[in-house]
Amino acid sequence: MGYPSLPHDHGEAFEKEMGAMPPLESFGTLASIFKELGDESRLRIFWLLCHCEECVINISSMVGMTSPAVSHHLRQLKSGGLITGMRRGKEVYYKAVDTQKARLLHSMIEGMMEIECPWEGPVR
Amino acid sequence: MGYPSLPHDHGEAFEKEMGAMPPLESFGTLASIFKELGDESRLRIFWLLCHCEECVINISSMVGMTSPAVSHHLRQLKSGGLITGMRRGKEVYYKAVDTQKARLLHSMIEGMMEIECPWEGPVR
DNA sequence: CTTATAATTAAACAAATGCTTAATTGTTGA
DNA sequence: TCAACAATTAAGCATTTGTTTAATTATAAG
Repeated sequence: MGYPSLPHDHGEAFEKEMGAMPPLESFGTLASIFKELGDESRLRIFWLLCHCEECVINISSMVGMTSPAVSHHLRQLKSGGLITGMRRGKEVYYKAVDTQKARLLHSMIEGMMEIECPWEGPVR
Repeated sequence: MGYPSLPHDHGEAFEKEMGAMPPLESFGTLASIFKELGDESRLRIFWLLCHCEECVINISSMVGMTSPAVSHHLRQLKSGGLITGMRRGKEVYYKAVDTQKARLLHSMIEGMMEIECPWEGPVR
């Protein structure tokens, strides 16, 4: 009771089946987090910055992109709260932040790599 | 040796810092997985189908979208290997598949909800 | 102050994405 | 076989997105 009835009743109570649905807002928040990593270039950059701290030019070199393009992605990752940048001299060094969110995403990436990407890792 | 040298040498050896980078292909694979969940509507639908099995009309009703729109997302989630659909009579019932990949994504969603979405859950 | 290098910002554009409406296919029951 | 309902597909469109090139800002060194 209190629940909107569905067009079709297949016998199962809505709330019993799945509990309450999180609010729309939560899905929006989460989707935008996944969207951050839903781009190959940005995912590589984030992965990179989980493993080292580097300046824009070196990042550009590592991922084979122009620095404006990299800068663009860095800004998104930064505003998404996944990385930070600090200027030292002429260069700005970026690295992943150390938060629950960033750690969870990183471990998620590594875990999914193991499951979905048949790659043996660096030569031993 | 054997490594492309970076434009700037900041003293740290490339390989020591971060190990070998997974191949580009792996990042592409992973990015497309994250892209699946990088849309609010699709994320809701996937979450829903992790918690119950439903026909298209009911899904449409639950997420407040037209059935063509839902069908569109269902096809993507299906081709992404996250859900399956089976026809029973006039209806096609969809639910999340039971694979490592889908389970990891689901637990990731729930974990991230806890961290990032200040919501107390269903009334007890 | 001037020059060189690093990084960001802006403008422009092609490509991809998600939704709408309309048409089509599939299934059931009269 | 026909009518009703469920689902998918197709076409069209507006929006978003990622990249490029060019211009601008920031810092260090001569």
